[in-house]
Amino acid sequence: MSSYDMIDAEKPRPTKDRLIRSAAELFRTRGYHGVGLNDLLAHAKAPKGSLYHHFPNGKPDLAMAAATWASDGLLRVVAESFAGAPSFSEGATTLCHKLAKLFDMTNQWDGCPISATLFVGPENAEFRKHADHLYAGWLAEVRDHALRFGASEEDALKKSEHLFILIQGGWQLARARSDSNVMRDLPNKL
Amino acid sequence: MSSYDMIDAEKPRPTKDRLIRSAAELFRTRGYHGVGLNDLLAHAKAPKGSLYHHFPNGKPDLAMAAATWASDGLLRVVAESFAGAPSFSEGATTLCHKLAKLFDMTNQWDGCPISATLFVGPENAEFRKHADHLYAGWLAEVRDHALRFGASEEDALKKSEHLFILIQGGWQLARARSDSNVMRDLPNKL
Amino acid sequence: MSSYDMIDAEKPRPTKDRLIRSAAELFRTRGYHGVGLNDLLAHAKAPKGSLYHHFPNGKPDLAMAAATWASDGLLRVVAESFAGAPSFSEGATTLCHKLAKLFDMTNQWDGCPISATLFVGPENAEFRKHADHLYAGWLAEVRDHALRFGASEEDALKKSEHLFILIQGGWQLARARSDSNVMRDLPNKL
Amino acid sequence: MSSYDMIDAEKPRPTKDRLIRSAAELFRTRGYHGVGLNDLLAHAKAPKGSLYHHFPNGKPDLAMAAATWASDGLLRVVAESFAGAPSFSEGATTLCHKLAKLFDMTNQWDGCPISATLFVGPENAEFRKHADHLYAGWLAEVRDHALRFGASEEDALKKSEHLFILIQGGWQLARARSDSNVMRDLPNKL
DNA sequence: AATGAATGAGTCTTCATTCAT
DNA sequence: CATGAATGAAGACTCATTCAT
Repeated sequence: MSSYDMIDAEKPRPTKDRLIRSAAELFRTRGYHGVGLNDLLAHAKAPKGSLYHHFPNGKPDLAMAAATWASDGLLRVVAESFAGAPSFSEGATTLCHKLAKLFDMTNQWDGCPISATLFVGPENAEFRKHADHLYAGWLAEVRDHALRFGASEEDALKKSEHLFILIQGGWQLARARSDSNVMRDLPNKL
Repeated sequence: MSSYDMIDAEKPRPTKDRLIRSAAELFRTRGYHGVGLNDLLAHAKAPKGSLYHHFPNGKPDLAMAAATWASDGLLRVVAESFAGAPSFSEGATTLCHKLAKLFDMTNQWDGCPISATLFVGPENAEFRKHADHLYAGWLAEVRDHALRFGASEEDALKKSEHLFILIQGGWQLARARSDSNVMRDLPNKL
Repeated sequence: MSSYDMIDAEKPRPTKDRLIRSAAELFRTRGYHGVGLNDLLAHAKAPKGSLYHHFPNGKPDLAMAAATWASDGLLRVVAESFAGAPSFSEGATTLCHKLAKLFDMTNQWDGCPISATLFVGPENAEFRKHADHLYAGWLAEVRDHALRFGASEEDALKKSEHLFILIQGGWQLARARSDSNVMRDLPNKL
Repeated sequence: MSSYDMIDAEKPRPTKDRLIRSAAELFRTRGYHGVGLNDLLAHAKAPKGSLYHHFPNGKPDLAMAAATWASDGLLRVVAESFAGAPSFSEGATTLCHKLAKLFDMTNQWDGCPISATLFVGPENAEFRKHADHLYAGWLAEVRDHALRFGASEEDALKKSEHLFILIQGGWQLARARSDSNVMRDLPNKL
């Protein structure tokens, strides 16, 4: 990658970005099929025709990009949580607390941005594959932190899966109850 | 007339029932907004006008009924799992295995019938309330089994929530991987 | 007509009557096509199936009956207005004032019950014929009063038509302005 | 480019215009609720999606536009009638004759395009306001001609209202009788 | 690179009517 | 006589997408 590319890559392409952010937010809230392109375009303040300029394959393309973007954000949260942590379990605790805050900042009802966007979409095999890929990225990130704290390869894997399951399940219960404390209580179950 | 017939004869409205079953199945697979009424009616082999005869408020009404029906089914699975179990943890294990089978019998991709139906629907407050109510029913059922096995009130509550979270999160990971063994492995995490 | 029939005819058949009254009122307000049978039945507090019991030909039948009923009411207003009048023009004045009151009692927006019911209905020839017939009845009634006050046959006819036109046109202007005084001012134009 | 072209070129949107014309014609004949959008679209030879492109608020929007368009046409007829007239009453006579012709050219059954479109529509306050506005425009146009012929302000107003009432009432009687001569006889009543 | 007009298959819902009881 | 369950055609409207510019 040349430095030109880097500069270019840093250059904000606001329309495309706004499209992705809006998509991520709306899909997370109402699901893939629950969001019309009109709503989306209006929310992103993007002109009608521009969607197909940036995403030639339309809505599915945008959904993939939105899920990826949301996943990147989550990976960053994971990284930050474990960054200064003295142990895996304290990193995990920080992560759950950060997610609790996130839960409160959104509508206390939004779903996991990946599953809401990709699980109920057109029963496209690509959607499933991509969701699996993104989840795998999350699991790998967490596993790496466990390894870093001295866990065995097998144990690290288990720990990452366990945390994944608790967070996904906890989020679901938090939604049903509109109560972010469910998230804060998760570390006790590890 | 046998007592079985009597029970069955109470309300044999097959059209309404077919509607509910089809709705539960399709919503679980593709989400509330992912299912068109045309698909639904065709799947249930019900004539177009029937829906609004049985569910005057249309799709939302039907979704509520479908979620309730699905929830009832799940409660039955819970009851069966704990029925002959010698301990809470063995009942929980049986439940996870039964759910793994269920996962394989469906598309290995379907979501939780309650959240898929009610969480991404029209951001109706009633939907949220009903989802909460159904989940509370599940939690209460499991808590009662824990109490039956001698757990304290507080402990029983915790156990039911823990199991709920594991099952919901595990199901999510199972979907992503199309692998029901995730469900079978859950009891180890209790 | 036997006395038995008379007794029988006086016996209130409430469902059918309520149906007719509701139809007259709703059609007058929203027009033939603007009123659904569901609204109608609900307004008349009549059970679903009873419409076709009393009016085998359904909505058109009911519309005809409603227009006739409304017309009968108007004829009665005409008769009352001219009953004690010392001259044709004073009778006409009373009539206009009575209609102004009627206008205020309804929504200040309702149309002529006959035209609202029959003019925009299905382009049924019968509807047109019936409307013509009802209007002819009104004109004849007014003409008779003119004759009674000594007008020539030709003059009486003209007077009735003139009054008809003023009332119909005045009503229209009154609707546009939501102002019943338009009606009260009509006699000055005779 | 001639000035004519310029005027025409300002907004040559033929689809939108066809939609408006068809709407005006069909609403006039069968009333707002009597016209389905399918009929309308077919009559205008416009594709289904076009309507909501040109009239984002759908049928009510289109009805407003159609009533305005029809009203503009009627104002033109008024202007033409009074244009070369030597007196108000001769202008009025010409107008009545022109309307009689119009009556014969349409179905001898059509209603006033404004009231048929706006009076029985959804009991929207906007509809009422717009109808009032359009009628006020007609009355003002006629009043101006009366003023031009030397009538006092008050007299001109009265004359315009009187003519309005006769035309509206006369049209109604003409419809009932399918006889345009009612219109031709109106000037005698001024 | 970017856009808004245009499109027809699709959405959910209501309609007037029939029918068995 | 009276009724409410049942029905499919039609209702208004939105959808994701294409296209010419």
